[in-house]
Amino acid sequence: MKPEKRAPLDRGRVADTALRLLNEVGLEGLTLRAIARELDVKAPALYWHFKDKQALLDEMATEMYRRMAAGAALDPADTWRERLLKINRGLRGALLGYRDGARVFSGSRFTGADHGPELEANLRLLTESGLTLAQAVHAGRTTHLYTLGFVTEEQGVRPHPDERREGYDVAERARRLAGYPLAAEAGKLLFDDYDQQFEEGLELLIAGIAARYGAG
Amino acid sequence: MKPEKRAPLDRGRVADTALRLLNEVGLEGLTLRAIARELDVKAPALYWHFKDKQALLDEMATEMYRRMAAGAALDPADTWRERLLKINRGLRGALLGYRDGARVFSGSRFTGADHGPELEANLRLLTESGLTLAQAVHAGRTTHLYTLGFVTEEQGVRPHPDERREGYDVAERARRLAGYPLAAEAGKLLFDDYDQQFEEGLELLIAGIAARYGAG
DNA sequence: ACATCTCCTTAACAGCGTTAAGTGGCGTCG
DNA sequence: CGACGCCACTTAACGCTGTTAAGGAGATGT
Repeated sequence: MKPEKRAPLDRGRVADTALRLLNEVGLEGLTLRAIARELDVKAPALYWHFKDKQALLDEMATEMYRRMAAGAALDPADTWRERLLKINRGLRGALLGYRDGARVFSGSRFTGADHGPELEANLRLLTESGLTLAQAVHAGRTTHLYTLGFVTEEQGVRPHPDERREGYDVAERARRLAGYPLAAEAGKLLFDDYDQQFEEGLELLIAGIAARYGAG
Repeated sequence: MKPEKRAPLDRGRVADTALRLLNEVGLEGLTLRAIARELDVKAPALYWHFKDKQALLDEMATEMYRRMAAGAALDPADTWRERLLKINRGLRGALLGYRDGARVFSGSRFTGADHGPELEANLRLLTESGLTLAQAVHAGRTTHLYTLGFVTEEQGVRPHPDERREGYDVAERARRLAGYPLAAEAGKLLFDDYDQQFEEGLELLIAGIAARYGAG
């Protein structure tokens, strides 16, 4: 009967476990007690590694970013269009990989400088394509915020594959907007094929960058 | 010594009071007990008017929308560019008018069909400018989600005029990103002049709509 | 007059993030 | 060897949260 002692925790193990649990219970179910239970520990133990829950969420967001960056093949020969597409498709994919991923991500701040290298590489590629640094920042920032807004909305309606938030299906919306024919018709377009709608928005942004900043 | 009886509550009074209180205490301080206290009532009384807190937040978001729509002059002679600019500037202004406005707004769903008329008018104007309905929906949706993403970020860094979130000023960011010159330089551009940055993003989107959908 | 409906109160519940204090095991030092 | 001290955690508790159950006062209807 050995008690089989656990190895001590560290920030990484906690964040990993919390991310796994996030997908099972969602953000509102992600309590410190639940995370601790998963780690075979009591809740206050987490305060040894994180000063409060937000610090843990920050670490989770940072880890989400690290995994996203690790999975992205950054071809230095990309055109700026391809790079912006890859960045934002990758970001959306990463956020969709976690329940409430967008809410966790945009409510948090990175804990380290892990994003430095990729940010630098992206800015370099954009500026070498003929954009000024300010233009590159605007382009990156605008697409980034669009993507965050998009996925936030997407996950609000559909927190995870399967399961829809109650009281917001197309039929009910159509009933409430009867009398507004264009609005009602628009509803059909609004709740299907998120992939293609996301792409369309990205294309709009990229067309705008090309037009306004005169980049090839 | 008259007890000076209160008039009975209704959903509107509750939502109005909650919105006023939101600006004083922020979303995390907006508890049912605090709202009830403001209304000279006990917390469970609110459950007579709303089935749960989310229903109250939904009503608040709807009221935010109503006030925004009421303050917007919708000139039928607008070009589609002007209209999209007005809509999204108005939305941003409305969200910035409340502490955590963007989080409340994008976490909620409208309770009625108040948005019907304006949505219909906007879609009509866009389609009469030569866009297909699908294009109009894409244009409106993309700008809308950009604006929500932008203000969410903006209010995350600066929840209200004054008061910044701790641990994220430009100096600390620059220190962490030393060694990444473009990224460090970009930081200066990232945290100042939100108004102008918002405008720039909007212009990118509008340029993209013009270019991709070939509208005048 | 009694019953009904409306709107609110009191009391309580489980669960939350968080803090304070204590405790067992380990490494180091006298 | 024994004592000290640090690490990583536990136990206990606090004030707070959203929410439910039960009841009660006051107007309204018959």
